[in-house]
Amino acid sequence: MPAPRVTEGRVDDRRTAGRRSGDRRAGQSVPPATVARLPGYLRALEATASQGAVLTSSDELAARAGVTPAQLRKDLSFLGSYGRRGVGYDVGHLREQITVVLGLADVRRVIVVGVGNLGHALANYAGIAERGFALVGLVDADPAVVGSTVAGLVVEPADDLRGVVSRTGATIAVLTTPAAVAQQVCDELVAAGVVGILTFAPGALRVPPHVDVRAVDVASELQILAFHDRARSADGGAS
Amino acid sequence: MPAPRVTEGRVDDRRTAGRRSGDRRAGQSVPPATVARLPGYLRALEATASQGAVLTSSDELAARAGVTPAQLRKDLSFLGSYGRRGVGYDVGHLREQITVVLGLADVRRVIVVGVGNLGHALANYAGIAERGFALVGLVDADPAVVGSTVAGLVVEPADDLRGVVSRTGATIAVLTTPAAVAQQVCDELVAAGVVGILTFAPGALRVPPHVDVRAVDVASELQILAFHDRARSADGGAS
DNA sequence: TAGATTGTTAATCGATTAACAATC
DNA sequence: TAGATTGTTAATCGATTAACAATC
Repeated sequence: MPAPRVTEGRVDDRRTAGRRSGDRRAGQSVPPATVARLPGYLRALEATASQGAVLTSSDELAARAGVTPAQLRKDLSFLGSYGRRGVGYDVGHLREQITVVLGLADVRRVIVVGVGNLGHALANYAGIAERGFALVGLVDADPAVVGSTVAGLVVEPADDLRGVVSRTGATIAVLTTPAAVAQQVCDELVAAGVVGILTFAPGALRVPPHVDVRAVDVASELQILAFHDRARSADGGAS
Repeated sequence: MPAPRVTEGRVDDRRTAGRRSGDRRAGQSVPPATVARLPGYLRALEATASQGAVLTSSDELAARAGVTPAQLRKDLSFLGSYGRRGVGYDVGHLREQITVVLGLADVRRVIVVGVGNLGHALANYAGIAERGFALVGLVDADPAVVGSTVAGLVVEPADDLRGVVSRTGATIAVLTTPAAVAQQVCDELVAAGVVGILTFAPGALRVPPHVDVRAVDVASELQILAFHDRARSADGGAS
């Protein structure tokens, strides 16, 4: 393993000092569009590493991640200078840096609220545990589901949502309840201290500014695909 | 029902003529960011309609959709002039317009490839049928799953993916296979004539320019939430 | 040294916001 | 008419792209 020129943890860039805590500058200065692409870069790095490569280039990594090399370099430049001109990037080192920036150095505790078909599938989704998240609780309102074991956890009643959050220390919640109750459940999650919510319920959620919401809406995605399908078929097979 | 001032189908705006087919201008001129918000507006309109309202305003609609009134009006302006100054928007009329623009006036045929936990949940997802999509096929590579009935359809073998696409006339596919085979399945879908793919498999898919891909990556979403969680906890409870 | 590849700069592009004239 | 609300304009902001100097 080649010694990286830059010692780990060394303060080598004015934007992203090596301090793990107390440093909010990275959080403030990495553009949202860049943050959203970092998980893809991390995945690409893992694929590269699994093939035994120690060095990689912006060309290779960008191809794997499905972006342009220019965009990849620009994105990485917000994190610091972790490559070497004329050489490329150290796979393991860059991987660690992105892991730290994304906040994956510590385990984040996740609960799933709503254990229907989708919640069940997500609770069993291997990607959650594989990527440094700990599934620590399952909650559902249906008495027929409460008490059953899913993904190694006993489903707890929605009544006790607050208790589950505080006992488990969950900071992130996956929301798969019906749309009709999503806002109410969301409010309870926020009151209980959750700061990140991944919702699969259609419709906008209102949250205070310190809470982050990511929404996945399957029906919306299909509708967006329909738009392009229409635009395409509208030319009557021309082209 | 109040007669809308603008007759349906009338060519009343230079950008979006009323022609249903042969008109590619809307597809070319509506910005992607706007297209991505249209499903949310449609949902907001449906909620408004279900409460019996016939008229609405950009203020009300924007609040429901979780955007600013200025953004809503700007977005709608790309579709045409469907409101009335001083009055607001006719709920039913606007709903129809957005439905047409999104290509939901015709039923789009959808297949699900990969009937594991997630594929199973999505096949049973009511939102698909409710929003003008027809689930017309299920495909899986696992012999233990092939032949079983899910959501009223018999799961067909992955060998016959092309046949399923051509027999059903599916133009949109939902992809929930393991990441390792996603690109290969994607290639087959494209070869069979699918033009829209909603993938839940992590990793970038390479497709020709005429094919549209929307990617939902649950692990990435959680990692993005972790970034903000970190940025928040990094200030040591300050603020 | 010569070749390679990063990190950064500047230009372009697209999206958002705010304000207001048009007009119902 | 007076009040209300749209549709549009212009300004701002953020993201992407391309090119290249820095430097390994």
